[in-house]
Amino acid sequence: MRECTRVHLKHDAEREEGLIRKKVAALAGVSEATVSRVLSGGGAVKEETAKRVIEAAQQLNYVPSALAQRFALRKSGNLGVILPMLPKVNLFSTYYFSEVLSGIGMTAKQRGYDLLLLFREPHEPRDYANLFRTQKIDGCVILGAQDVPSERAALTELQEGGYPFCLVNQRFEGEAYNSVDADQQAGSRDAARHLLTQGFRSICFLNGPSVYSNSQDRLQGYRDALEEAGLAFDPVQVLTGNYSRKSGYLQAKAVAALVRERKIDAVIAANDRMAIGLLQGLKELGIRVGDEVALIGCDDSDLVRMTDPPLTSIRVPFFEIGCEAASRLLDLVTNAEGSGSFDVKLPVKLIERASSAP
Amino acid sequence: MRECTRVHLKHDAEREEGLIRKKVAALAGVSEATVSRVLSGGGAVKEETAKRVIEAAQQLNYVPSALAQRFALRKSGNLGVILPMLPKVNLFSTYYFSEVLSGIGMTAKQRGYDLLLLFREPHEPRDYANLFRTQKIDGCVILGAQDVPSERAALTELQEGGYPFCLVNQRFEGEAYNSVDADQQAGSRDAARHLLTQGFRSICFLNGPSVYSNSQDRLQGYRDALEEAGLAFDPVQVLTGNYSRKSGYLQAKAVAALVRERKIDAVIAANDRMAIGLLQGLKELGIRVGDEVALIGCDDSDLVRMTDPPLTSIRVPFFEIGCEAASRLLDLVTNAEGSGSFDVKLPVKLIERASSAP
DNA sequence: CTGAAAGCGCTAACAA
DNA sequence: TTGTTAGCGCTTTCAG
Repeated sequence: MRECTRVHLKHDAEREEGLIRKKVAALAGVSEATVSRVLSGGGAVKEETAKRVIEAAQQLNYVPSALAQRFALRKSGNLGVILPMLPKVNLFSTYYFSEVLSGIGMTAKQRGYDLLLLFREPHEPRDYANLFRTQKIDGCVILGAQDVPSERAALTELQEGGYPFCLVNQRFEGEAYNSVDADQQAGSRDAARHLLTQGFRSICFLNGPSVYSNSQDRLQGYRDALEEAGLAFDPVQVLTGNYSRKSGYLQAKAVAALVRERKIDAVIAANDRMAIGLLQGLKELGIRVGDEVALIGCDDSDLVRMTDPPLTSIRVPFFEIGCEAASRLLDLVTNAEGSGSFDVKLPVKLIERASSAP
Repeated sequence: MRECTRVHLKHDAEREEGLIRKKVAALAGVSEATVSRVLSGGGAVKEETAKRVIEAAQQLNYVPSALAQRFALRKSGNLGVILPMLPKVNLFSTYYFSEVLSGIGMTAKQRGYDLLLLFREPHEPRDYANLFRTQKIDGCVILGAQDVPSERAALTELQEGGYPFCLVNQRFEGEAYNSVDADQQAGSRDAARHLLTQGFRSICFLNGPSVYSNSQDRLQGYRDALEEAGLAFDPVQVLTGNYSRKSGYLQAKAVAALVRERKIDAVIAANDRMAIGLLQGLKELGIRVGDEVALIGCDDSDLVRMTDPPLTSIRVPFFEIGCEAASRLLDLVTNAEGSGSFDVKLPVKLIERASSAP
């Protein structure tokens, strides 16, 4: 036994787990059950005893295996977050995901849950229910869901299995799924109202794909504002991109033409990335945003402070959305009192900058 | 027993796990052990038998519990990713994290590991080793590590415990930790060389905090290039920010002064965000970037295509860094042949744009 | 090739 | 308040 002990540390650690627990019990002069009671704060234990156990554990550097605990409790202790693989196809902004994810992560952590990140490849089958069956997660929040048949099928399976989940930023017509969202409709309505107040009369709307319900919501808000103002809705004024900067850039020609023909004097884009692409395109075509044409983005991401002119945008509380989604979902998972199905809409706020000045 | 069955689904599912396994065994006419052998691809089983088991499982919609499997195998099956809480203090770019994380996620997935996201609050104690002791993870990659005592202590503990981990984008002087990084030194050296080639003679370097080793590396690359060109290193030409846009913005006054005094004719910033802040600040002070002064950023994030003028920047293969880190780490975790400690440096590439035109 | 049985580390009755 | 004991669902010897 004079060999190097250092190299063996890992190996020892592996088999020690079972033994070290016994040692702790012995050192504290109690049974293993009591060790468990103390360390997981369960049953009633004499304070005196508890102290001895804690000291023994500390001394032997023992921590219970979360894996074994969770197995015994038949709970994974994990909150799953399903999200599309980001890179390359960068339609969603990293800003959006970072914020929502941080909110979820912070909340989960506060409530003692771990975060399991589940990337979904674009054309992979969406087998969400299996994540529950295999006991990898106790609940999940789904980001970037789309209204397509395979998604609906996967969600139906979750719902029928009674597996707790929460949609973020997406709604499915005809289904009452738990969800947390920003009030996108109010957002673009406010944006349009703001433009009308500033004296603009013909507003173009650059929307995203309709598989995302929020695209539809934003369009509706825009139409609401027009209607309020007694203005006719003109389909010619609605363009569509795919939420990428490039898709905004590509619409610049069409927008420029409308501007030159005096058909429009302002544009609302369904997200900042498209707004920025459009801004660049228009600049190249010699059209001055904030002067010849007003422009409003959506998300109020960090990007909008970096453009010239800075973009008016609709601030969406992504971090808070993440917090809310995780919080409600965990209420459900833990069966907290007052928990139940939910459909939260968080308010948005128009942040005015130079791009929409009169 | 005529009550609604729907409500009971979840509850049933909970207690069914143990039973359904038996049913599968019965239906296939084998023992539970054989079910296990088939479904986890372990021992040798007659093809005929295997088929029956698989069919039975399918029919009864049975999937083994990953939780129980992992418990039995004493492996969590999780790859941990430790990263600082992003929002609010947005020093790191979301771009960086998204890319690296995606690379890690994709690789982990391919190799059958799940991703456990571990947010570290700014001033929380860094107890990385406990993540292993509690069997939450089998290995971990650490993003945004800093060279401060508490971090060094936490890493030392990992190393001595024989717990597999990998640093990304950070190196600790005097320690041979596993790490994957970009060749930042070559990057800023190339940037400086490029500027010198273009005819610029006095280059200012806007660096980040030195708790990040890559700040030091970048500075060194810059100095190397100056030395090569027989130019003296002048400390006055080195400014420091904290990698945020704002910190770049705040240096604009100092830079403008240097430009006006003809002390410098070009700037290299240690990341894009600071470069963009600086660009905005200089613009406000009436200094034209790409004309009166050249500017180069670092990261080649999606931001640099959105500025005017577009920024020359150093492209860093973040996604690949994530892949490489996860891959090497998992080799270690699974004891793959040829695995061992590593210190990978991935090449970077200067992408020229208008901001550094002669 | 397959079955029986022990055990992974922890929790939770049930007794004492 | 504590100890004893029986599982949790799966893997893995060891026989057959």
